[in-house]
Amino acid sequence: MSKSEVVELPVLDPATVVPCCPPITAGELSQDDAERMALMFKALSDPIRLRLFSRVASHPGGEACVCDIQDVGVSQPTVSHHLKKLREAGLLTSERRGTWVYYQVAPSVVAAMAAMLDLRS
Amino acid sequence: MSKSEVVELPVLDPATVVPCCPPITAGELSQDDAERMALMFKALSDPIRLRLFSRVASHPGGEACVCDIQDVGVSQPTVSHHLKKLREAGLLTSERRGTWVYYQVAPSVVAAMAAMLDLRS
DNA sequence: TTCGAATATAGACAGCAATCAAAACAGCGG
DNA sequence: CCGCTGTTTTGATTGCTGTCTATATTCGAA
Repeated sequence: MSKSEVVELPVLDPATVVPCCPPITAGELSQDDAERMALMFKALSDPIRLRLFSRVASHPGGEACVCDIQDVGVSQPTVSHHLKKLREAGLLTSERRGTWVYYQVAPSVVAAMAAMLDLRS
Repeated sequence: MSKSEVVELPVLDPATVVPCCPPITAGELSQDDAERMALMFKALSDPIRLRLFSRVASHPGGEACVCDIQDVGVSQPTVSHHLKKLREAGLLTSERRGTWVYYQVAPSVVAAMAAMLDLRS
């Protein structure tokens, strides 16, 4: 049994996630929209994840190797766990190049989150 | 002992919170900034809270009585608990008028959150 | 003052989430 | 093939969070 194939995860992908939800002020949120939005906000509701995300985002080209960003005060497996959550929420994508894994920001998803918070004041 | 005085909670207030944090892409987040931001995102990371917030925000004048928004599928104490969390995060303010309590959105705080997500793409 | 309606608090409990150590996996160089 | 480095997964543990019931508080009206 070859274990070396790439397994495609059944996970939120940007194309699906982006046209997600109306602005939070545009009317009462449906149950479904509320749950979708909550998943994205939850991804950014942890200080470690915020710092990891900002490190990726502020790297040149909006991408960074795990090895460049993993000193955030927790163990390396914990870093990996948080990066996975950010990936599952559609906020980051990842790509392996040789020994290293690079994470990139998914700009459209972050923009969608910002749109949810848009106030028509 | 008179229990009828208003107790001022030692809690995040908009004026303190707003000039909080730089955009998430502007550079590596400090530990403190990350923790402050995480608190706000955490407040919106629950579907019930999102629905409560959107109900307040989409009411005329950006304010609503608890009695108008509390049918979101959980018990009354749970609604009260969630509204408290939103208040503590600085996203809502509340005001008692007679028997009823009205919640208002704190627009500047929500705007600050949106600014954190701003991508200079 | 007494009652009832509207909210809030307290306490208990179940499920989830963050963390770590240990082990597994993947790619590279010898 | 072997060992080394970088990353992910697994399993266990511990603390936090959402939820409920029961109780308390606040205010207006009778």
